[in-house]
Amino acid sequence: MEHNLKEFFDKALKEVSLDCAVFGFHEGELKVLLLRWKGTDGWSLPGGHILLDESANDAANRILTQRTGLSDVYLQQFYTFGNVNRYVYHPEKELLEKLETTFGKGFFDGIIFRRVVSIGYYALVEFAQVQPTPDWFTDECRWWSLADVPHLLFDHNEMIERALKALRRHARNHPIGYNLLPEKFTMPELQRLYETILDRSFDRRNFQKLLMSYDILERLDEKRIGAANKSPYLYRFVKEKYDKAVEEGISFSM
Amino acid sequence: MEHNLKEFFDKALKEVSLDCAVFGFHEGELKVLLLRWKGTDGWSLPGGHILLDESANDAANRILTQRTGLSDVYLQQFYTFGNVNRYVYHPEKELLEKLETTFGKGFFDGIIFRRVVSIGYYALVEFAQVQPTPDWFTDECRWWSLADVPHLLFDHNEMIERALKALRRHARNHPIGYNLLPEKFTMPELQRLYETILDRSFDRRNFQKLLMSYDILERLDEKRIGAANKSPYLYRFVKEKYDKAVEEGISFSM
DNA sequence: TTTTCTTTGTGTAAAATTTACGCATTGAAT
DNA sequence: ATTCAATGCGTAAATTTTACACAAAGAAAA
Repeated sequence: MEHNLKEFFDKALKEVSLDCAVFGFHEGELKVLLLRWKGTDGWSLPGGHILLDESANDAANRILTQRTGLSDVYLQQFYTFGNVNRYVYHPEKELLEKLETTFGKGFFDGIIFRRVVSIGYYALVEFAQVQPTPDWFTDECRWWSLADVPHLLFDHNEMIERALKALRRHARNHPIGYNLLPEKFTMPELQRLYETILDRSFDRRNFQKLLMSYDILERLDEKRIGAANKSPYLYRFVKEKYDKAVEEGISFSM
Repeated sequence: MEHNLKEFFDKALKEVSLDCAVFGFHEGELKVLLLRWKGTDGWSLPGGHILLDESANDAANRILTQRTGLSDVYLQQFYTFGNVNRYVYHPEKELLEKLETTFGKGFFDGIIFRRVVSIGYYALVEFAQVQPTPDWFTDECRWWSLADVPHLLFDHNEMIERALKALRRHARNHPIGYNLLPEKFTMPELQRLYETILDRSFDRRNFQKLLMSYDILERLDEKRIGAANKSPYLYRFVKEKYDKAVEEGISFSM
């Protein structure tokens, strides 16, 4: 296994990596995809290195496809982390020992635990479509509710914080939802998404009025049945209009 | 001179660099600081490499201090450029030949013209305070009006575009001016700055009302004299309140 | 010295946007 | 059939944004 890694690194940039906060929406909560490093209980964001003949954005797409099974994921670069000790620092000595047990002593020296600048991306994905898949360094990949995210390796907690801020800023200036919701959804579901991301509540009547005023949604003749209340209509985004609104920006003024 | 460069590179990251769009405001126009490469008429943004024991932000500050003579420059990271050919590509073959004449054939191979990811920063500075200073590769450093910026080396035109977009976004969500104007300024001068950055005009009465509503400006008892018209009052930012407003954000709603 | 010209200082009304809020209806569960 | 919780729809009030005009100051010109 050491062989493959070396071979990969020969074709990749060593001083730059990228990490990605993958956000999904499930049961009214924002979730983020995390990886548990082999033989340890240390968690991190998915990430990886950029190949020599590959742009940073392509690398992010490649890595995201590997971790989720999805192609053409919605990706947004949000910040580049360039502190000196961001990658070298790891608070749990115990954890490093476990990693050394798994990978062999000194294995990471000069590969992982060196000075690396990391480009931060966030991704928005449809929760149900994701097939969480661990990578070479990890043996578990799964969703975490944002509120439950543990203390992560490296500077990845800070990364999530910044990614969230960037996502919130984005949601205030662009329509959001196409990448996070299934094709058909109800207005209350969309509202819940907005409330979760922006961390506040909205009047449902005003919310509906505002969202419909953007002219990006189409109400279908179907309703969601099953709950003990009036069945809500289903909606879907009109892709062309949605894309246009993403492009031009809208100000979510609630 | 080759010696110094090699010595420097031994202490620096080679696959990452940073470039900086330095903006100043003078005679009602936005200016950007550019460097002319030795022996050529090719211009680029100021930039440089990150030392091994230095964070990206510290490196940006160091480089900016070297180019402007200012310390503690207002700096904002806005995007990281990770395309494969962004640094290798240079449209003017002629230019490369001139560089080779100046620096020696093959001098740049493996130093400059290689795969490098560059972190983009923009800086806001007080025009009159800047002492434009060329670096090791260049023999001229001067201000350019944004409208006159020529075709630049590498992907630096795109960098300026993106920096401007980021600056505009910033100006719509935060107060601006403290870093671009002298300590004391008139309301029309501040308005001109906003109009230049946001590329539109404002009603001067509404502008004054809005800016004063932010409670970040103090009107002084002095006036600017000399022009053939009613002397306008001088204002200055109240630093603590300005900083608070930058921190919390305001929406410039005109 | 007077007049002219340009630019500044100030306030109010209209328009548009945002917020607040009530009642009838639906559909599952009791 | 009744109850209960959530949805669909519309209007009035509050706030924010926009539009707009006239008097005053100061240098320059007459």
